[in-house]
Amino acid sequence: MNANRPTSNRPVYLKLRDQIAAAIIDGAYPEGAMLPSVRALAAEQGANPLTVAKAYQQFQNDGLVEVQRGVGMYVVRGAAERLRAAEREAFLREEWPEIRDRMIRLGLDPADLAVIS
Amino acid sequence: MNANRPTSNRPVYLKLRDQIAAAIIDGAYPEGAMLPSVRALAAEQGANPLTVAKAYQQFQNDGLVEVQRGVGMYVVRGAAERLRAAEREAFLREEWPEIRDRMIRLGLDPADLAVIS
DNA sequence: CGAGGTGCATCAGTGCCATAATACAGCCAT
DNA sequence: ATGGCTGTATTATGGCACTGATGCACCTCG
Repeated sequence: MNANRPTSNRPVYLKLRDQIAAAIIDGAYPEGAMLPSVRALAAEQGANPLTVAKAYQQFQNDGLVEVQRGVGMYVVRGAAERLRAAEREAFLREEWPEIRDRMIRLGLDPADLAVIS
Repeated sequence: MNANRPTSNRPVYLKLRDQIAAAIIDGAYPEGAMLPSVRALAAEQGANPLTVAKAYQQFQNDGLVEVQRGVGMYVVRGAAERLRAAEREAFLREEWPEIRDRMIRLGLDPADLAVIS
């Protein structure tokens, strides 16, 4: 009873992007480390190499990842914090207001749910 | 620096659906009242009548709205509360966990943001 | 009955997404 | 140098969601 917010039915390249961003922020891909190759990640995720490349694309555009052609892509120094800051800012500006309004309408209080595991 | 969560670039019929749901929950479309006709709402919103119809569709499927063919669509008794309950349940089950994880990752605390206007 | 209002079905067009098959360009260890 | 790994460009294709135009079936009111 609710055809919903694109949570799971989101384009693959965006899901990959989020997943990679999380890995960078959490340090799963440490700064200076090499990211999985497009082919490797594609195989692991059951996706197409080009789709993975598309996911990686934005990170290079944003200068969070450095490409050494013929070698691989590396996480830039300070990428984690820079990425977190950018995502936080975007979240607060674009997502949170709507989420909060929605919760209020549904009779929910963010403070109460904070403790829920 | 962030090709983002579909907040504004969401399909029109979904945006309309949310907007209508909000109106029902808030009582802007009281129970027993007739909803704006697909053509009227389409004109008002600058959308196509079929897009509006698609937005209305789910509400009839869910039995929240009753169709009197040739006459109009009416808000069923108890629709507001039923809708709110369903949306709340869906939100808590499908959306909140991800949102919460995301906030934690970004170093945000829901309790703190509850007070932000 | 007829006019004007409903919702709804059908068909078509458009654009994004994902995949695929190659081919190319660069680097490195052997 | 060569084989094997990197990322990238190109082109084509299928699928699917979204939107749109038209016409029809139904109801109410005068």
